[in-house]
Amino acid sequence: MKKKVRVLLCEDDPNLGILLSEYLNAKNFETDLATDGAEGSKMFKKNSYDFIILDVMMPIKDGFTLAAEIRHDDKHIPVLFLTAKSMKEDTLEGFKAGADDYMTKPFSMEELLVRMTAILRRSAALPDDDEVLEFTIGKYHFDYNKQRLLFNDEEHKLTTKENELLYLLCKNVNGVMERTFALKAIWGDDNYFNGRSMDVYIAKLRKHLAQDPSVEILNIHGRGFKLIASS
Amino acid sequence: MKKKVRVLLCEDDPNLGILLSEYLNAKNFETDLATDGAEGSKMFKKNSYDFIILDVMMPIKDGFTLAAEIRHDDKHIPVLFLTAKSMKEDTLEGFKAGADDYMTKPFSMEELLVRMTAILRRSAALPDDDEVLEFTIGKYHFDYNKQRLLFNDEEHKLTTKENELLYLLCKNVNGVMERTFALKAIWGDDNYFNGRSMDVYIAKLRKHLAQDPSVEILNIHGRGFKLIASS
DNA sequence: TCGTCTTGTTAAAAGTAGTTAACCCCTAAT
DNA sequence: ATTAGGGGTTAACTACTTTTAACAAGACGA
Repeated sequence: MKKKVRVLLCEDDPNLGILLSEYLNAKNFETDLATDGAEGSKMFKKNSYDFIILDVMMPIKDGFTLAAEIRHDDKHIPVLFLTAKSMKEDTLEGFKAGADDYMTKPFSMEELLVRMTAILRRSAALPDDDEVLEFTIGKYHFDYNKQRLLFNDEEHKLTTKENELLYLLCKNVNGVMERTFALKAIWGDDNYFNGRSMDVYIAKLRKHLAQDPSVEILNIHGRGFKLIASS
Repeated sequence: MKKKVRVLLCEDDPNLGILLSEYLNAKNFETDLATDGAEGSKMFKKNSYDFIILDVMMPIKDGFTLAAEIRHDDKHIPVLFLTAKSMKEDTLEGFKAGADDYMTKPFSMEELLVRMTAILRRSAALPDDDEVLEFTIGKYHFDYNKQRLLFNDEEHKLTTKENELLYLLCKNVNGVMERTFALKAIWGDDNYFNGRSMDVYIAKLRKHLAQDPSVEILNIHGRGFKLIASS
């Protein structure tokens, strides 16, 4: 059995605190609950954790201050904030203190879990994060990490959306990239407008790739697109 | 009796897991249920499956990790993810693992079934993505992947439906392409309207192929069509 | 041969994609 | 605070693909 992920949860509302810690424990975490910032600080110093969840507003010591303190001791430990309302200044300030994510109350516990696993997955993948994601597309060279397309010495910078769409196309070279799949993966939701937006990006990519006529993006009517290229 | 499709379902919520597996079994699948990623991994190694359904969030081993593992062993097996809602941000990252589709909870079981049969139908009747599929039809040259027909230097672009229909005809050159088979493979359902639609496409293909009189598409009354051609 | 069912053919209607430009929103510079 | 620019979305119009309809023609069995 894999080692459990140890979580420090600082939440002054006891109902929410207990609910959350029990939920997380059921999901195979090992959760310590602190009910104010000072207690959280003490527990952080005494024990070792893999993940920190902080309520922003807590008696005695607020979440941001505590986060800064924790960051001082550990540069990498994932910190996630719980905020009562979506105050812009709050979140900004929080991210400066070094948060990895934040959630606005009320939220579903399931969503919390999603974000936590996402953050943990990222931090676990961090050591070998310079994973090479480069593709040869006919005479082009596409570097996903650097977000650019090279044709001989000519560099095309890609926008985020272009980059991700081209990435999905490359992953399915000479096969079909499904519309609904790409929409959900990149836009998060498959609806009419996002679909139109994607069509606009397909047009942009076709322009970017126009210099090598052997490279084509074909439409598969009603299903998606197919990148034709020799690699 | 047709052989059942074997499904590996990894879902940590026991209610949903049992519900789904019972539903799928009632729909003529043969479903194994794993309640966490590690168990799923074990079962995948021990048995052989035709379809994988993975919950993204599972204790011990998450769906993405398991999918990557599975892809490593089997490049083609269809993988479908189940995800909790509102995880727009870093889905893409997870899909480096390579999924065929994914569904957001909550979803209807009918919808799941529709998607599964769609994926299975495609992988059964239509060719694999990276396979090179080129045919000689009399004096024509047909490239399925590029969706086009060449007559000397003249290029006819084919639409998706024309392309797939011609592909099925070519696969059965000088033999009968059954109506019902083609309809199920390309349209997904064999009914009156799809049948009429297919007849329209047969007419279009006949026009496309008219330049070489030795090439013909014959109707086999009540059964289907036969492509006559020297290859 | 007649009636019915299937197929051939064309055109209209419905649905999907291509393209360009305007628009909105956020950020960064002034 | 104002403005300029970039990235992304929406809108508007065009073009293409697919489906449906309508009618003609062919095939088959009673």
